[in-house]
Amino acid sequence: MKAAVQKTIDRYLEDRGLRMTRQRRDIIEAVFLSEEHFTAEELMVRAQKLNPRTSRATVYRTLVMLVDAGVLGEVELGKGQRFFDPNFGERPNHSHLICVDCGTVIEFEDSHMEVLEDCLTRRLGFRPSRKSLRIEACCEQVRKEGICENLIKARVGKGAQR
Amino acid sequence: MKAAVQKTIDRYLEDRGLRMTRQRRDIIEAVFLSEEHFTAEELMVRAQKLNPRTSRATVYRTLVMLVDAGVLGEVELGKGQRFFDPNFGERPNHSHLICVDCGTVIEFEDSHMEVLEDCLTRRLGFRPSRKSLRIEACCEQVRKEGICENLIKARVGKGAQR
DNA sequence: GTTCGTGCAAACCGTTTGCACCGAC
DNA sequence: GTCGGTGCAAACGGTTTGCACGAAC
Repeated sequence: MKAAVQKTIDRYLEDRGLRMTRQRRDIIEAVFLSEEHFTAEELMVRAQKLNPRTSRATVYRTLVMLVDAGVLGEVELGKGQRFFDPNFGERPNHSHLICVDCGTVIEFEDSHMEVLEDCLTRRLGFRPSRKSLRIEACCEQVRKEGICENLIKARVGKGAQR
Repeated sequence: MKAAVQKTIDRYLEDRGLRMTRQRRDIIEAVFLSEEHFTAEELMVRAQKLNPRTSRATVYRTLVMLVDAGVLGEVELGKGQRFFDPNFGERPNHSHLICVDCGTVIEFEDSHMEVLEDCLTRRLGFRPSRKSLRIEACCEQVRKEGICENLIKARVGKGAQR
């Protein structure tokens, strides 16, 4: 985990008179173990490897806290599940491109997109805020071959949904 | 309802050997009564005015069908609820701007946005697909006055959530 | 008459919450 | 010792599903 993130969290807790507990430490560690997006359930599994007594409730409560502290992003990927994005703290303006077929998520930053977003938003009488931008698309491989590894994985994993 | 939509639906049913029932007719009528976004629950209320025996299950099943037929759009507005967009059939490329504070949703179309989206998507090796674009922002009124009518309505409606 | 559709209620699934105990400060 | 945190299990809310009955075709 980056030192800046650690510092932000410490500050957040201190400002509010909250405590750094064993469980929070473990869950936070699990959050920043990788740069991948994850669901609450996935985080639970990871956190329970660090501390088997971690409860679902604490995981959810810690996620709310981290999002509120601004070190963790929420991404709407559809399909009824919330995903969390540990790269948010460092690159709060990145966008997501999502394959509608295989679910692959690509993060990208583009200055043109940002400028345009800013213009549009202001033109419509709004102030740009959380800039969570989401494009659904279809990856080349699925397009050409009708299948890709992620799609295979998805099907094996949860029984050919989508 | 536009004739084109009607036609698409008829075609969809016929191609699959499905039937046009009283309930489907009523629910579809309710869907296109206004141009506003709505939730499944809101649609249920409207549909039940047309036919008090309408069941929740049929509403959900009909929604799935209409989205599949391409005459109805799904919008992720966050907050754990799915919204449906009856304007999707006529303007499949419009985007949504959402006020993070009051929940106001503005639909807009912008050719620059589309071009950029197209470029970005291709550059990343994807083929643009459902183009559901979503920007979270904050409306001027909330910005200046800290409140707007929509925010008041939202608070009255469901008890100051958000 | 066959097959698809419907209504009901129960199941589902991700998430939140009330409560009694626990532990950081 | 105090007060915030935790774990558990139950509640929640939106959505889906199994099943027997009903109705298009």
